[in-house]
Amino acid sequence: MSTERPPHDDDQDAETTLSRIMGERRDKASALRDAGHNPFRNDVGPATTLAALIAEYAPTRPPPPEPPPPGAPKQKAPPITPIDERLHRVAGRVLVKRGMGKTVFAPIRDTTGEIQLYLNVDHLAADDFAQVLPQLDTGDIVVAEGPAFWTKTRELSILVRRLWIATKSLRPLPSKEFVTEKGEQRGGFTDVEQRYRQRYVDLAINPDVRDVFRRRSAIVRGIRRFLDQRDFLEVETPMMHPIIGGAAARPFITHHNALDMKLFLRIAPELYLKRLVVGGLERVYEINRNFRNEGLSRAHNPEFTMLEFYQAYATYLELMDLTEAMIGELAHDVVGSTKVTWDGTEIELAAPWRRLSIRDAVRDLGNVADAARIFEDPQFAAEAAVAHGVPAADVARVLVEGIPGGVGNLPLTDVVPGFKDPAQRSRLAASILERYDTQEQRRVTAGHLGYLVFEATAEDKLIQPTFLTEFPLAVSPLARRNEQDGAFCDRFELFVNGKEIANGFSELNDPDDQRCRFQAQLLARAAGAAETMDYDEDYCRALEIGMPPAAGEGIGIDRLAMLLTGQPSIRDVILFPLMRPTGDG
RNA sequence: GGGGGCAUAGCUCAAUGGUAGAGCAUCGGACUCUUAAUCCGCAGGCUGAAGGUUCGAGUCCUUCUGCCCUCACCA
Repeated sequence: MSTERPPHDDDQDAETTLSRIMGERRDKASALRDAGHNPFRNDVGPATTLAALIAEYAPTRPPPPEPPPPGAPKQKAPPITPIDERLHRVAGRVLVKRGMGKTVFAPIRDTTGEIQLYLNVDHLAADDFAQVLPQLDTGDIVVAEGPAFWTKTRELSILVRRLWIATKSLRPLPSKEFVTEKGEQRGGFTDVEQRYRQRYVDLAINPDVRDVFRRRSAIVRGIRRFLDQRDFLEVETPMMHPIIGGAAARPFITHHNALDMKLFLRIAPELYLKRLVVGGLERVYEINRNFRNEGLSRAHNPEFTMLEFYQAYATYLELMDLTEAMIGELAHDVVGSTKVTWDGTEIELAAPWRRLSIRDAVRDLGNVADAARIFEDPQFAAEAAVAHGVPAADVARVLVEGIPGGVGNLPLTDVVPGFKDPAQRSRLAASILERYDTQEQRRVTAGHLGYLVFEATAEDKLIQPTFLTEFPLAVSPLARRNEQDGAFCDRFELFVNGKEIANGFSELNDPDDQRCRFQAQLLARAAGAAETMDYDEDYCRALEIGMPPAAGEGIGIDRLAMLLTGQPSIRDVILFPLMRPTGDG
C-alpha cells in the first residue's frame, strides 16, 4: 500500500489545480487503506433504490410548520427522531458535500433518484466519522446505512450510522451550475465537445441528458412492443456484406483474413430481410446499425440505427397507417402528448398526417409553375431543374442514364461542359433524348429530374408530418411499380421538419423487373453516380422462388428519437457520436 | 471538401496591443437541520500547438489541431 502515485497521463508535469486535486484524492484513498478501508470495494451492497425509498415514505411527510411569531427567538432544532427504526442501505454518487461543523449534508444520486445523507457526529459510528468522513469528496460512490427521517425543512434524509466509500473518485467532477448575481449562468458542464467525448461526465452531471437516453430506450422498447403485438418476428441479419445493396450510399470497406475477402459494412439490411419473406417469415423486423461512408452533420452520423420491417400481403398504403399508429403510440407513451417542440418548431403528431405527391409538393410548396409538365416532359424538366438550382452536371448525368444499352458511346466528359452552356443545353438534351427507345423511359427520366427539383425547392418546407408519395422509378430501385403509371413507384417517405424520418414501399417481387432495375443501377454507376447498388444475383434468384406480395419500411431511430426528445442534433441522441481523435485520448 | 465562428484555472466565463482576473470547485479556519449553505483566509495559468509582426501579443498575421454552425453528399 504505497502512497507513491503511479505515473499518469497529462497531469504529471506542472503542479496544476487538477494534479493537486488528484494528488489529494489519492492521498485520501491511501488514508482509507491505512485505516483498513478499501477505497475500491465491492462488498457493501445491496442497496435500496432511492426512488423506492422516496415513494415509500412520501405519505409520512409532515405538514408545513406554523410560521414563528415575529420577534420570537430563533428556535433550536428539535432532536432527530427517525420515522421508524428500520435501517436502509442506500448507495449513490455524492453530488455535493456541505459541511456544518459536526454535521455534514451530502445528497447522493443513484439511477432512480436523489436523497440526502445526514452525517452527524452523534449518530455516525465513531470510526466512520473519524476515518471515513474526512476522506469523502464530491463524486465518490458511497454506501450508507441508517433510518430515514424528515428534516425540519421536510426533506427526506438518511440518518447515517454506517458509511462506506465504495469507490473513491480520483478525478473531480465539474462544479454544479448556478446563476451569478448578474443573472449569468455559470458552472455546469456545457462544452459540447467535452460532453460528447466524456459522455460519462455528461451523464453524471446533466440530468436532462440521462433523461434523453432513457426516452430513447423507451422508444426502442415501444417499437418492439408495437411490432411484437402485431406478430412481427425480430431477426438479425448480416452486418458484413459481400456486395453493396439495399440503399444508395457509399459503404465502409473491411477485410476478412481467413477468407481473404473484401467485405462491406452494411448500408441497409433490406435485401436479407426480404429473403426471409421469401422463406415464409411473413412479418419480420430488425433494429440495428447501418454504416454509411458520408459526411457528418446535425442529422447524420456514419453509424446510425435503423428499424426495418416487412409485412407480407400489405401495401405501402397500409404501412402509412401503421406508421401513424406506431409513432402516435410512441408519442403518447414517451412524450405524453402528440405535440412536440423540435428545434424551435412545434410539431403536431396527431393522425392523420398530410399525404402529398412529389408532383404536388413541387407545385404547392416549391411554387414551381408547370410542375405537372416537369414530370411528363424530360426536355422541359431538364431546363426547369437547372433553372431551380440543380447543378447542370447532375441533370446531364440523369439524362444520359436513361439511354438504353449503356452510355459507353456518350462520355459524360463530353456532355457536361456543353450542358453548362445555356445556349447549347436544350439542343444537347434533345439529342440525348432522341436515343431513348420508349415513351416510358422518357417519363422515368422526367420523374427523376422532377425529384431533383423537389429536393431543391420543396423538401425543406415539409415541416409538419407529411407522407410524400409517388416516387419516380429511377430513385426507387427496389420498389414496386405503380399499376397505373409504370414510371412511378408505390412508395412514400415520411418527412418532419424537413428531415426524412421513414421510407416505405410496396415491394418489387417481379424478378425480371428487379433485374432491369439492378441493370439500371450499373448504368447509373457507369454514368458517374457515386452511390449505387451492386447487382445482387442471389436476391433475384430468391425472387424467382417467389416472394409474396409485401410492403416494407425503414425508420431512422436516431431521427425519431430526435423528434420525440426535441433534440436538434443527432449527436444528442447517440451516446458516443463519432469524433475525430484528439491525440490525448 | 467550401464558407463563418469558437478554443484563457478542474468547471463556467472576463480581460483598448501594456503586470492574465472573477464566480463556483479545491485547500486551511469557524459553524450540530443545510439546500448554489454562510463567514474568513490561501493557493491555483507555457492563454489548444507551432511560427511571425512588435520595444511589448490572450489580443494582430500565417500554418496546424479539435469542436460548433452552414453549404455540398446523404437518411
